[in-house]
Amino acid sequence: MSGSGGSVPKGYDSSAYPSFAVTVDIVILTMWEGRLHVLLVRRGRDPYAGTWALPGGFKRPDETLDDAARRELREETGVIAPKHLAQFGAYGDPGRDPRTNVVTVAYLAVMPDPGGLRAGTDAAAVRLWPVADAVENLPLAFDHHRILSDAIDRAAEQLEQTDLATAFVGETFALSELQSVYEELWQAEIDPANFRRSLTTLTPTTASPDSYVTPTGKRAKASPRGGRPPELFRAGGAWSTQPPVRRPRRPKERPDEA
Amino acid sequence: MSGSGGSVPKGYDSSAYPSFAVTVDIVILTMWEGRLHVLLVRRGRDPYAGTWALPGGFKRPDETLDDAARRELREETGVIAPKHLAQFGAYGDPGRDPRTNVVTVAYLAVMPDPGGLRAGTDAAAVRLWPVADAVENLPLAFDHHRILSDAIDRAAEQLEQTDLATAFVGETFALSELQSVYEELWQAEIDPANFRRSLTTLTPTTASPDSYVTPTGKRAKASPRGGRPPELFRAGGAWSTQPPVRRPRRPKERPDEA
DNA sequence: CAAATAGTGTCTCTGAGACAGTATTGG
DNA sequence: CCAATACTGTCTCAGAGACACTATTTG
Repeated sequence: MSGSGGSVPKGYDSSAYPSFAVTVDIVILTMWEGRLHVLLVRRGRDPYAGTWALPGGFKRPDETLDDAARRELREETGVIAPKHLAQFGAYGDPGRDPRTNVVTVAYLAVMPDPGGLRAGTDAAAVRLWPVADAVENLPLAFDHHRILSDAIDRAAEQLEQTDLATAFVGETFALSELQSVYEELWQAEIDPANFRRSLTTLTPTTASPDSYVTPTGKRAKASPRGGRPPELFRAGGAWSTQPPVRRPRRPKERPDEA
Repeated sequence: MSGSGGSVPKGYDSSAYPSFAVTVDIVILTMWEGRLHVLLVRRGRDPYAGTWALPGGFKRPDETLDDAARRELREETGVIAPKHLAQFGAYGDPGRDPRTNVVTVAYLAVMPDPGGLRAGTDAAAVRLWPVADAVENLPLAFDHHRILSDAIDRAAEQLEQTDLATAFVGETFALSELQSVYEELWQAEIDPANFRRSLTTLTPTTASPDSYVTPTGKRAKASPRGGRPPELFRAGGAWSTQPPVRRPRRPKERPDEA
């Protein structure tokens, strides 16, 4: 405990503490064309200029971490109101940022399929990437690959415990849309009949004055490849007490071929 | 984006970033006399001198957050090897520390009933508090009350998903010890017969080459109030694939009295 | 018409919970 | 003996999964 206290704030006596920059980084997940996507930005300046990265930036002293996440989300991507935004981890390994000591607080954001923003517009500095590609093939700046992986793990967990699934869909939605959220994040197939039942019928254990989904009476248009048009539902209040779908415990058996 | 870059590190061009102190704070949970306890330290200096607080301290630039947590745990409490230590949140509200801008990263640590350390030795600056008391009655420094609450919530969640329960007990343990961990964290009673079955018998879904618990052949001494001496078990390898006990979904019904 | 998707009805069986009853200790 | 704790056996039933079948669209 040596070191003379230099320009430390008043009233603090000994052993100056080291100084860090604090950032927030945001993993924004959404469903696009039935697949899970993550929103990334291309960095315009060093370090890692030209590399894809999670949107984020420096926390300011007069704002909370949550506010910083909301602000950076808006400034860097134009996303105003994600349906879910929650912190899931902090990352502070030495050297994770070549500039200086940076500790980042990572956020998971979820939004429904965005109308304006589109994947594939390569000229833009912001685009959606399929998460499978982003995790397996794409080089990411800093330790953002690890942060992205952690975010996906966390999202998969939270599907079972919260109403997170409903954050991926719009105000009204077909049950098949919701089902694809679970299937993408859990990498598992779900029987549509059983999925429907678990959402539309309340059981003794999931007793609740409210329901998980309520029919709107309207129907979406059928898919271009035919099929019956699906009924549109709205999310109900039962999610807060008891999420309806539990993650399959038994992984799908692959039949042995002789 | 105004502001002249002042004394910023070399190679970084514009808009200096604000500086923070980064700390780690550790919520250490253990079972003591059948009840869940948290280890707190009494602060020796301002701010909050004399107030009970979570152990913790400043992160150094050359160590990871996990290393900082391990170091502070050792320096402040003498705990060398917790059976569980994992980060669960970051807290950075403006003004949470009156000295300066501090962002803290919170850790959950779990250890078996410590031999040396004892609750109730009031003269000491370190003691175990029953979590119920600490959450409801005890004034804590900074925002440590909120951090403690979050830690307990997280621990309760992780019981269902990981092998966290085994971190509360020693190398060998009676099943009733393990059961009390679940009952304390979930605030629910569990039928001992059903609890035993879920740990000692593997089912088709929990298929595993290994078991959850293996008998050691030894027995503990009976309690001072009588009772059959319990068999001692050792934790097996099946926890990593599929934790054995699921949190009750249906809260205990309180029978209506007419 | 066929293909594709939406939606209904029904069977099975795991495993969680309830609970009766036995075993072994201290007092 | 009784109280207390450990342990065994058995019944029931909710609910997850499998799956056959019907309904409504596009092409």
